Amino acid sequence: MNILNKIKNDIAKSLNIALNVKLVKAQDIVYPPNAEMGDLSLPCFDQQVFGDDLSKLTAIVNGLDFVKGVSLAGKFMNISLDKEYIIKKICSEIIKDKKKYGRNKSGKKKRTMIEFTNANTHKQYHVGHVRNLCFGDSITKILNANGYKTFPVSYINDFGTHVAKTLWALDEFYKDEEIPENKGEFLGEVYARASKELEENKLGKQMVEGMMKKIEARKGKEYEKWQETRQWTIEQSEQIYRKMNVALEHIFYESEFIDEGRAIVNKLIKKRILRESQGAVIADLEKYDLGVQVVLRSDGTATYIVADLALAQAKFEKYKLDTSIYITDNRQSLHFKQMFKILELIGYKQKLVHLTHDFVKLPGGMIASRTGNIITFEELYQALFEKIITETTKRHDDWEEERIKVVAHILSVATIKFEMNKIGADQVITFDIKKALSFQGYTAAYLLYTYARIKSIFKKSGLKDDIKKINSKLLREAMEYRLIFKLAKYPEVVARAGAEYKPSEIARYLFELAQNFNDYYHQISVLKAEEEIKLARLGLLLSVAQVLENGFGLLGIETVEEM
RNA sequence: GUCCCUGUAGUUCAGUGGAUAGAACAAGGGUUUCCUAAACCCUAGACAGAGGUUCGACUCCUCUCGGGGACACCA
Repeated sequence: MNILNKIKNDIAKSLNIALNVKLVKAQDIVYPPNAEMGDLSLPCFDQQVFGDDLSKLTAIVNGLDFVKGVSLAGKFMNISLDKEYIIKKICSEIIKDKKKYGRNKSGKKKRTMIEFTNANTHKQYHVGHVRNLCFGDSITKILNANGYKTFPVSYINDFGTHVAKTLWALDEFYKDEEIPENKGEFLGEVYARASKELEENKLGKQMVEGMMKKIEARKGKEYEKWQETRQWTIEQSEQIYRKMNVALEHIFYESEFIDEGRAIVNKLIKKRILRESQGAVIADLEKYDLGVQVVLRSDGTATYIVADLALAQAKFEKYKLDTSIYITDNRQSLHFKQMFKILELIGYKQKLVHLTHDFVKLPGGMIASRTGNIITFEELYQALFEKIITETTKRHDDWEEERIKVVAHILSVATIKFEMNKIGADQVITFDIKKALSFQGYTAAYLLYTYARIKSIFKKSGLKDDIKKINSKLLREAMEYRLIFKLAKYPEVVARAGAEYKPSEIARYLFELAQNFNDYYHQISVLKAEEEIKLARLGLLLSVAQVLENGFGLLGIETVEEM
């Protein structure tokens, strides 16, 4: 049970009883701007509810056993809690719950599928895709921490025109070339070249069209080449997921759903949900202010919504979902509104959510394969990895190469994930690799460094980190209380991050917690304190480390003991 | 033209309708006989504009201006 929540509920409840109303809500209770004012604050401006004389109310709150003092500042009722009580409660809860601290059950095990990292085959996997991957992975973990049964999946478009374009260019320009080791990466380059070459090439476009038809017919050498090259990118994405430590429940492919999709389209035409128009088949959603969605082009080929409908149906049936979440960049907002409307018209009742995030830009402008303004996942990872090797070697010249590499890998992945999730989803990320390589300030390195510091103190203390009990009376420093109060807020941060789908809340909280700790670290000595106090402080450190670790988990970040 | 997102220090970002708008980076100055200086401390600096709702607005509403995106055969 979340202690701060319980306290807020108790305060609200006691006031409601006294006022004989039900108007005071736990959510109304806020945190004062600075610590001298108290721990909690209730604004009492509403005369209808609180009346003019607040002194009776302060007396009531003051009577609660976890309250130490209540004061009025204008119409704000500022409440100071019994510090010893809070310290005892919070630390013992963290030490008892460990990895479970901060989790809640509000999701009621609802079956929730999160679809993300929908990169196409045959294309480059660049930092834009990386944002989607990191965001989706974190959303999955956050929802899981809020009690949802989560199914992270990916849906790959392996069957569009981009494939034919790539195969065309492969044949046209790379016929005699040896294929490099990283075939997936190579294929991405081929696709980039194809888009560029095809801009002005009419004959080429015709050839591509012809190839697409053959692939769709699923026979001939084009189809075989499709199978072969498709596998190249699939292997590459698997490698990326492994490196990034992202686990998916399942990967769906468009080619598996296109036939069923066409069958659904035929049914929907009969049901008049779809209709023919100007030679194409469309969903006319004008009366819902959602415009028109082309479903089958006038040449009979399917747009991507066709397979999407079949996929939605398969998801609902096979996984018995309560909620289906799609994560893409924000350009697709309209498309998903249209698709959700069609699914609703068909009669599906599942909750459908489209989460969007904005783009990743580079300092030189938009990411575009055509202009070569692009950073691929591999380039990003390698740049980080090498820089961290250098930095780590500088600090630990006695470490074995292998040990340095392990740390560099964890830090590289952590940096990527943190950079992608520390900014709100509806902000454009201008990804500056120089800044990402600086490791100062609001960075994953700062957070992991804080964690490593705590671990280092433990190591030097000679104690194992299995402290069972903390003598809370010995934690009397103001900074200690501040740290613990910050720890107490963690569960509500998890809840908010889940309700609002905001990994950035977690990132920010962790940074603030780390700042609080580093401040404490510089002012208060742990190991030099007298024995009893030392033990209590080690217990506090253990709690801080645990919350950091739990929060890292929600961002998909692993820890290092030393760095 | 319609719709969606967005505008906060030099830069990149925070800010469930609450009190004195917070950080980080960059800039300048300081802290290592002291648990890892990938750290800490100090200095300077901002709500695009105008109305409205409210006891109270960076936050909600309207308009103007600026940036990004989507709107029938690209996904």
